Amino acid sequence: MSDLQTISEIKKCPVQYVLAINDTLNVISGKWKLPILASILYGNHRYKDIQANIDKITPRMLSKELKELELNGVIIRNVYDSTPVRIEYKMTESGKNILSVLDAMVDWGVSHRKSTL
Amino acid sequence: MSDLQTISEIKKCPVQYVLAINDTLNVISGKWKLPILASILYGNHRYKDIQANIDKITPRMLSKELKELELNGVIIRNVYDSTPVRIEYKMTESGKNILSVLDAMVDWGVSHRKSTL
DNA sequence: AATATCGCTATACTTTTGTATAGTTAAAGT
DNA sequence: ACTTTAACTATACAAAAGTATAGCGATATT
Repeated sequence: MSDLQTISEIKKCPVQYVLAINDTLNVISGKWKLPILASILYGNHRYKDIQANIDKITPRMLSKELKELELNGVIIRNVYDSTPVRIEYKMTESGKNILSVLDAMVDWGVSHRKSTL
Repeated sequence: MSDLQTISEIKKCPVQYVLAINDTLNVISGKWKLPILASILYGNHRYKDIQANIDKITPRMLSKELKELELNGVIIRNVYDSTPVRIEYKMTESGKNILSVLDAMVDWGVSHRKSTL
C-alpha cells in the first residue's frame, strides 16, 4: 500500500464516512462504556450483576451510560412483568456487531505495543 | 505467522485484550485526534497547514494533541535544519495502520445507522 | 525599520465528564 | 414487623477536557 494510493483513497472519503466514524466513537468512548458492554457480552444482564461486575462504578454512572447505550441502539432494556419485576439489558443485533470494531482495536493495539518496544 | 498466532492467543487473555483496546481508544478519543490524524494522512504535515485545515482548532489544542500523538508513537515530529527551521509531522508506520481501525469503525457506523432507521 | 509568518506557550476561563453520598419505591425473605 | 434486595434518582462536588485570548522568539518580506 503506497502513500499516494492511501491519500487518494482518503480524498474520496465521503462525509457519511466521517459521520459513521464519529457515531462509532461516541458509542465506545468514555470511561465506562466498554466495561459495561464487555460485562453484558460476558453474560451479565441485570443492573446489580453489571454493577457487581464492574469495580468502582457508581449507580449514577451505570444508569447514565445504560440509558445512553439504549438511546444509541446498542443495547435494549427489557422489563419482564413478573413479581418482582425483572429488568434485563441485552445487546441489540447491531450492538453485537461492535465486536468487529473491538477486534480491529485489539489487533492494532497489540501490534502497536510491539512496535514501540 | 507466529505473530497472528500470538495475537489470537492474546485475544483469549482478557487483561491484554482490555489493555490493547484501551491503548487504541486513547489514541483516537477526544475532539481533535481524528481530525488531526485525517489532516496529516491527507497530506498536511506542517503546523500551520494542519491548523488551517481544521476549522476552529486553537493552537493550544493542536500543540497538546500533536505532543500526545507523538508520545504515543502515532506520529513523528521532524525538525529540518534549514533556514527558517521547518517542522513536519508525519504518521509512523504503526500510525498508518490505524486506518484498519477506522475502516472497522466506518463499517460498523454505516451498518448501525441503517439498522436504526 | 516596520510588519508578517511560523511554531508555538501562557493564563484564565467554561463545559463536560465523572465521583461521593444519600435517598426512594416496591416487593421478598426472616 | 424488620431487614434486605433490585433498580434506580437526587444533589453536590471535583477533575478533566476544551475554549478564548494574548503573547513570544526567530526569521523573512516590504
